[in-house]
Formats: sequence, C-alpha cells, structure tokens
Amino acid sequence: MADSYDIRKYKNPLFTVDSVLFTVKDADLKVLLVKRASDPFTGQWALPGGFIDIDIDHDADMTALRKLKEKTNITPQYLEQLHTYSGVSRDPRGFSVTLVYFALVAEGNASAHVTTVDDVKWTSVGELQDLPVAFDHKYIVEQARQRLKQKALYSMVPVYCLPEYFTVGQFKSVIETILGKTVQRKTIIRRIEATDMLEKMDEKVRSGGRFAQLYRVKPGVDIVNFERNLST
Amino acid sequence: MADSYDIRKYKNPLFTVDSVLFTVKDADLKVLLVKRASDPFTGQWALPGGFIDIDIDHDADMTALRKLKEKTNITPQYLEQLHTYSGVSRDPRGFSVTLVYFALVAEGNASAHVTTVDDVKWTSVGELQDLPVAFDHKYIVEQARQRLKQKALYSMVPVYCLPEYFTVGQFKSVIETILGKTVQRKTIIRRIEATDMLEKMDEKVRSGGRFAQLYRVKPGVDIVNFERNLST
DNA sequence: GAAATAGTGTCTCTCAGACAGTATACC
DNA sequence: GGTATACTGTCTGAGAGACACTATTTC
Repeated sequence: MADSYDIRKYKNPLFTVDSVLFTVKDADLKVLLVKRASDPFTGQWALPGGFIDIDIDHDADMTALRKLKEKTNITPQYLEQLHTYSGVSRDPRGFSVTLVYFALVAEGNASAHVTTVDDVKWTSVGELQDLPVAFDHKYIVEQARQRLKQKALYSMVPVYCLPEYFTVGQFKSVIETILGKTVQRKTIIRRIEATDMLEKMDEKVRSGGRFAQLYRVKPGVDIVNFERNLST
Repeated sequence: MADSYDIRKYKNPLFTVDSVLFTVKDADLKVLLVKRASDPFTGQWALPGGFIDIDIDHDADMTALRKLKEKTNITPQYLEQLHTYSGVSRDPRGFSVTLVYFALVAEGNASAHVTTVDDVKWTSVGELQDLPVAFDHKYIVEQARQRLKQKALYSMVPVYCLPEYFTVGQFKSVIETILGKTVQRKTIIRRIEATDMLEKMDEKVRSGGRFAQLYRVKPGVDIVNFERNLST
C-alpha cells in the first residue's frame, strides 16, 4: 500500500460506486437503470450509484446498498463485486474509477417504487442497444451479464432472482432465461437435492397441471457451487 | 454513476492500487512483500502498490504494473483484479479504498532484482503468520490464495507460474503446490491435450530419468477454463 | 541390472443430457 | 377422455481418479 499521502503530488481520481441490478421478469432478463439528472450525459440512462459518503458508509458495500435504496427503494437479495473500471477516457471529466457491484432481486420485491417514478426503469438487456446509455455502462452491463451466465452454470445464485417461495418450474425458467437455452428439469432437481440449500415447504401450489412443490432457501445458508458446469 | 462532483459535500477516500504477486519456488507458494518506509506501519511488510498517477497511468491495470516494475523490477505473466477492499477501519488515516490485483510470475523471471535489495522479499505464504504485516494485507493474501486455488481447479492459470519452456512434471508440481494435494499426472496431460493452449517443442530435456517433453504456451492464446473442477 | 522419471491404457465413478414413462391437476 | 404441468427412472457420454503397465534415461 501507499506511502504517506501527498495531495500536491497525486491528483485524486473521481471515485464512484455503481450497481448492475438484474431481475428476471416474464422470461426476460432486466437491468435497472436511472435517468441522469445532471452533466455529463444528462437525460441518458445509467447504472444506479454515486459517491461514497465516508461519514455514513462503513464500506463500499454499504454505499452500493444505500444508493440502490435511495434511488430505487430496492434492497437486493444478492450482492457481490463485479469489477473496478478505471481510466482516463471513460468520463469526460477526467480519470475516473468506478467500483461496480453485481446484484440480484426477485421481480416481485422490486417493482413497487420503480413503477411510480419515471426516472428509474427496468430495461430488457436485449433492448439496451437502442437506448442512450451514459459512460461505458452498456459494456459494464454486458460484462455483468456474462458473469451472471457463468454463475448460473456452476452455482445456485439464480435463486436470488426468485421470491421467497418458488417451484422447480420457476427456478428452471429463471436459469433458462439467464443462459438463453433450455435445461433439463431433471438436472435442476438433482442439483437442488445435492446442495441441501433449499427446503421443501408443506404446501404445494397450482401451476397449470399437477400441483407443484414449493421450496425456499434455508435461512442462513450460503450459496453453493458445483464442481461441474451445465453445458453452454 | 455520480451526479456532478461536489468536493464540499464528499470527502474523498484514500485510493490505492496494490498487487498480490505469487510465484512457486521449490514446491512452495511465495508472495512478494515490500518493507514500508513510512507511516503508518513503518518497517512492516506490505503488498507492493501505491497511488494512481493520473498523468502517467491510462488505467489502474497500468498503475499495478508500474508499481511492480518500480518497486521490484518484475513484470508479471498474469494479472487480474482480485477485489476492492474498502472501509473506515482498515487504515488508521481514515476511510480507504484499495483495488487489489492478483498476479503470477515464474520464479526465474522474478529473482534478479529482488535478491539485491533488502526491502523486497519473497515470503512463503505459510510463514506469513509470524511476520509483521501492515493493514489487512494478511487477510488479502489469504483471499488471493483462495482465488488462485479455485483457478487451479478449473483453469490453466498455473502455467503462468512457469518459465517459457516447461515439462508436464513442472506443471504438475506447480498445481500440486497451489492446491496442497497431489494430482494425477494423467489428468494434467488430458487437460493439456484438451485445451490446445500449449505446443510441444522439438526438444526434450533431461529430468532425472527418461527425457521429458518440453511445452510452451502458444503465443497469443487466451487462458482456457474447464467445465469440471479437479477434486478438492 | 536398479532407480528414477516420463508417458500410456484402461477401468471406475460421478454427474449432466436425453427422454420415456408415470402422476395429478384442470377442462 | 384430453391437455398441461410435475415428477421419476434410467441410459448415455464426458471427464476426473486410480493405478498398473511400458519407455527411456543415468548409474
């Protein structure tokens, strides 16, 4: 780490914390964007985020959560660091550093506030091309999507796109949306049984045909990884 | 990302870039540490790093590489981001943010300069406990070691701990050192053949018994990942 | 020859993919 | 009954683990 800090010698880069928050709605992967109210890129869409407030935030995780809460009233079910983007050319104001988080939330836990304001919206990642997006945020969303895809291959993370109680069919659908391909229902069930991360509830729920078993994530368990990927 | 920057409102956190540089020497995993010349933690060992110089560095990757070059005269064969550590309590000077890289180098490409100075040294990660280490760097090294271990299970990254030309036996030994367990030679060979990332050289080299085939990483190829882990 | 390391052949085991077959709901 | 979705049984295939076997070098 650094020697004693000399403000005269090192100009400080602009440092911000942003989040790529995904959800799955109607078999479509959505990302949360906010409309910028000030320069640069006023009026364009950008990832929710902002500056660390060192009087409030204990660390950057807290900044990410606080900014999501403030701007969108959402507390994600899953949060991890994606990457830190930096460079002289990604912000017209000069050298900038952005710590980007990658977050997941169930669609039902997310829509209440978002639908009441017009400067925050869920955007289908497929439709990002056509949208005016600020900074390098289009690229960052794509990186996050790749990470989510990878994680869906070898871990249970997609459960964090689901409501508290869910069926195998819903879980399968979320995974298929993330991967962009179908997977064998049998494979999902084998994985659920292998992990011991979920528990069966006492109730079942109607779902078109035969009633479906309800599951939920066991309280307090950690995310489970597998030693073999699903096929790509 | 952030709205317009107001220095009066947001005090800037201290931002630095550090690297955890590993190598494998004599079947032992080593990490590069430098002795601090100034407060805080003067005289203790710390990860090599420092401040971004926004007049020189195009991005933080370049800062990491520049600092390694300046302090240790090493250019790593592999470099990726590990994590960004932040918080109010990890530096006595106040809220700090440190972007930490994870890097690998062959032992032979690394020792020339290091052995001539006494404020830079390779430390066995097993011996870190007994050493006075600054900040949370002990914890960070452990996180980096876990990442390296994971990567060794599902990717070819350990080749970046090897010199340009190497044998299956050397590759096997590096992997075993990183994992702390033996692996089947057959498994290594199967993986080498599956990836097409290495090429056989025309020469063989003596190695105690029968001559061993020399390999090298094909120029320009990317790191290859596998869909199944080695067992842990 | 023995010792040491390199390399091959091949069996087992685990788990994802595939898909047929059964179960239970609604109409 | 028909249709839709839930769930099970079981075969195949890929790749890691294990380990016996052969090959080539030095002594």
